[in-house]
Amino acid sequence: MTSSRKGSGPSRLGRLVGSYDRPVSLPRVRFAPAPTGFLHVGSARTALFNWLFARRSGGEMVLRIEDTDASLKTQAYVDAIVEPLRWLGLDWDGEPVFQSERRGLHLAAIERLLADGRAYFCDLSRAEIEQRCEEAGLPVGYHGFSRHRDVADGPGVVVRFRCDDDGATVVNDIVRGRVSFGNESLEDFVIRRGDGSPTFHLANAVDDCDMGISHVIRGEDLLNTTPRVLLLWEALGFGPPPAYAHLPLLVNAKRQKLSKRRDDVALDIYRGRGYLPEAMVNCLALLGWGPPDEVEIRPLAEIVALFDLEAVKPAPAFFDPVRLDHINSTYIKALPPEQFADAAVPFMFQPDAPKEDPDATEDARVREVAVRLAGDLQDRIDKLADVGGWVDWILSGEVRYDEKAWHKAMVKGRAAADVLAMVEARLADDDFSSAERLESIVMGVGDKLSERLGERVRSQPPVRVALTGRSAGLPLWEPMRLLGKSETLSRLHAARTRL
RNA sequence: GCCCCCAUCGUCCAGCGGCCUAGGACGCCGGCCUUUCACGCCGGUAACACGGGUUCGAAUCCCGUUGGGGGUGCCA
Repeated sequence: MTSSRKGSGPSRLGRLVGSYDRPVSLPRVRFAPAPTGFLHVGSARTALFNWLFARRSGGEMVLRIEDTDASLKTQAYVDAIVEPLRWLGLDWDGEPVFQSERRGLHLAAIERLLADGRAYFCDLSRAEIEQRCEEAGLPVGYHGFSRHRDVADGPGVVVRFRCDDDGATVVNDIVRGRVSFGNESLEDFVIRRGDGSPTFHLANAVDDCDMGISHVIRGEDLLNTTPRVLLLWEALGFGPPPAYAHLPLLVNAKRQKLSKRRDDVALDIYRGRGYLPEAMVNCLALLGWGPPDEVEIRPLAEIVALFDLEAVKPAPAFFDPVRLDHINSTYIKALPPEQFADAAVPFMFQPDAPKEDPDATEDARVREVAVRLAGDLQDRIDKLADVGGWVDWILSGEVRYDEKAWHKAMVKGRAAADVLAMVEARLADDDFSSAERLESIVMGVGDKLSERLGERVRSQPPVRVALTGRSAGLPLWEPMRLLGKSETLSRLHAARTRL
């Protein structure tokens, strides 16, 4: 790995020196998202790999917001990045850096390229470029039309970088090896927009140099643009460029890049469904990388210790929700009851709509249910949003019968009326202080009736349907205590009258 | 169109020339446990895209084909 650059002095920017003086011996990486209103799972994975690499190597990770496009600049957009990163537990060194605030540096670099003849002005619109292509019989593209037109600077005039027409630009990629681009396929790209703002390629080169970035770890979709940055880097005399590592794309089941339109890409969606951040991180770490010992679900600290950028696989990785469920369920099972309750309570009022600010008494009741049923619930759910479906009958104060379940247990089932009557009578004498005793009372009724009728009578199904409305669910006994004696008896009675 | 990347079970990852009759995990199927549903445990299913080389020997190296994906903006 071409890791430690031998930069001479803290900055190779010369008169563009910024504020990031530091020795370059330890790696320094950056996570550089564009603020788009939410954090994409792919971006989260990129952030994670940068973070893992930095933590593993003892280096630093900085957060740089790529907001050269003025429309991307709002506090809400920044929060939409920072907040999910915090949720995941990914921290960064120093304060976030805003590219928009470093404009002076970028413009100075543009001036220098202009002065050195490495860049020039162009006033051609998209339509004019297309027209010239057509007239010259050239394929669509720019083809350096304004190189010798001596366009003067002015409103709406852009600055383009003059690319070499021959030779090749090579990216030595840590995960892909040597990737070569023929320069003839590179066009003179825009480095300053018509409104005077620098574009991201330019800002990228300048900021990576100025901030002392040693490794650029990002998505494969940016591999094609790397030659541009490398060319700028060289033209600006920045010395040896950072090492690059282009991570495999995250794709959907149809093997397409995850997209906002088709797929659930916002990290917040997963948080809202009750995926634990630790599970999310663990899952993300396994996309494109795997630990050498094949133990996949493990604490972050171990992942940090084992992480190796050079072991990242180049093939695209399917972000599989089923796998996420499995990992999440494993993390949920491992939670101590109290912690499980903390995490689950917000999801118990309404599935898919965690309640922000529950009323205090209701909250205490819900929390008690969560704590006392923790183990049984943890075994049954993949994500916290699923919890409501198991306990709603305890919390809602009413039963909604599933007619199929009713029919099976009450109509087709043997001696349902007798079961309900006997259970109700025997329960009336109990104080509901022991779940085990409740179990033996209910089961005892079944045994008794089996003996009396000379055939197997199951007492649990009618009781379960009477209490929960459904044919399957949690073990009944602790929930019965939670439901309380009077509610239990009244539901049994209600079912009996409905027969 | 042009440029670039990728290619081991359905999926994620192991394999970096002989230890591979290809390993693990998820999923799926079957069994055990269980007077519900689950959890857990045991077992099974299933892959080196194709064709040429190189080599004593290739899933592993090279070339080609096919297939998939990405890029091709005054977005990043």
